[in-house]
Amino acid sequence: MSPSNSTRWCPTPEQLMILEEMYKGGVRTPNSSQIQKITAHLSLYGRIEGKNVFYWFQNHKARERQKLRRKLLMTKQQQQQQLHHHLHQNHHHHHLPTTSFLGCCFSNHNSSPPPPMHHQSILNSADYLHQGGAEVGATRIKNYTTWKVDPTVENWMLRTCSCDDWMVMMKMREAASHYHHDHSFPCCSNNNNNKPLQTLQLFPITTSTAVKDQSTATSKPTGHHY
Amino acid sequence: MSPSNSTRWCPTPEQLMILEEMYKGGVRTPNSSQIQKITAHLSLYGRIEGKNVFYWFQNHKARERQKLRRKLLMTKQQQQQQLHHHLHQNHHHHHLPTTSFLGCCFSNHNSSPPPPMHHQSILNSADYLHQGGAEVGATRIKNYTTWKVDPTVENWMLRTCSCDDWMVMMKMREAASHYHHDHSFPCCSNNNNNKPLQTLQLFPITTSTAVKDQSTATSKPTGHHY
DNA sequence: GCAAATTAATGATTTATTCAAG
DNA sequence: CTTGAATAAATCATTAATTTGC
Repeated sequence: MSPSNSTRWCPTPEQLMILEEMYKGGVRTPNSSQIQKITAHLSLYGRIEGKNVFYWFQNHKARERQKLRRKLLMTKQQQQQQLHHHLHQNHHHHHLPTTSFLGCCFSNHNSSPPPPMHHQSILNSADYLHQGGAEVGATRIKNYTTWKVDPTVENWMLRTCSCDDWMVMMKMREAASHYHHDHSFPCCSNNNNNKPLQTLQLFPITTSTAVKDQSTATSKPTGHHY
Repeated sequence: MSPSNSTRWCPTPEQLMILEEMYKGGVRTPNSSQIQKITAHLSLYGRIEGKNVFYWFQNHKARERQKLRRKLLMTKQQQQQQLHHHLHQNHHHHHLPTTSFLGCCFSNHNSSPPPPMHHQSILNSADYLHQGGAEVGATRIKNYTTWKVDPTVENWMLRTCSCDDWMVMMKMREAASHYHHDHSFPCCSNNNNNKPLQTLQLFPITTSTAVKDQSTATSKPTGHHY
């Protein structure tokens, strides 16, 4: 599978190494600026996009936390087992290895040891992994440019939105899939100002989104079953 | 509260009405193209951005689901209570209002009745609410009110701006504010020419990262119900 | 009537869970 | 099995409703 054909990012070893170093160094939830820089840097080693970086940290953080929890749980069970065994066999009570178990849990974080915490709080709080303190406050997104309104869209919406809901939606779905290249709304043809409509792409457009009947066809093969 | 001072979007009644109509009509997870159009339309009635639309559907969907679950739970409890009462009082067996309970649950969806399902599956599956947009929204970088691209950013953009790059996510937080103070990635500093800022390219078409044609991804339902 | 105080809604983020590609 | 990608759930934070005391 050539990387260019690949549907998803395949981190190169260099990229991975750098990312892991960053993680070890404390990076957890890079902001956009950081993501930009990271992406730029990593792209020296192979194709990569901002979202890959974003996802990587998201996933890595979550999975480290998960591993940690499992380890803690296991250790707890071991402790209980030991305790059980201890009581059953009438062995002498010996000190349970609370420190070593901590050490084991944080073996991945050798370069940035966590702040001292009680075991309990570590178990219940994933927070020590979270370095968001620095960006806690005052991170507000505002004042973006306004989008120019495509009059054709306006007409379309005006027309369809006043109708009966269900009908509207059928139309909308139908429309959405075609709208891009489409001319399915003759009412839209009165758009004759040639001002280039500059709509920024906020959301990714997959060329094949094939917005089929959305009630029946989830765009993901399986949808989620709860 | 002047909207311009407001830190968060305050939907106007018109905007809200339209959004709710769409929801009633079946829109759940609009894709990027849909969001763009919705946003464009709604911006006729007040300031609004794509992310607002995205968030609105996200939240609304979740909270409707929540309400639904609560109602179902309540009804279940009622049923059990009734059953209990019934058994205790030796009343005649009467038909439990399974249909009315369904009707109650979907009273909000009067114009778009859900597809026929068994009660059980409704209870266990939020899926009928889920129409499976596979796309995630993104926000834009702060402070580029004219949408001129900072050269350094531009560099990044040019390299990485494939179709879903904007997935750099709603995470886009205090991007620009810290940007100029950070030099941790010297690879980014090579662009210090004062070339006039260029406008971002809209709707970049790339095939490399295009989501694989969903119609070909025919993996059948996994049957993983939980 | 009218603000201060409290509560309810809801916009925005973060975290957990899930799916499926490789 | 690992992990990129995506969605849903949980949570945080701000705004609107509303209550309350005067």
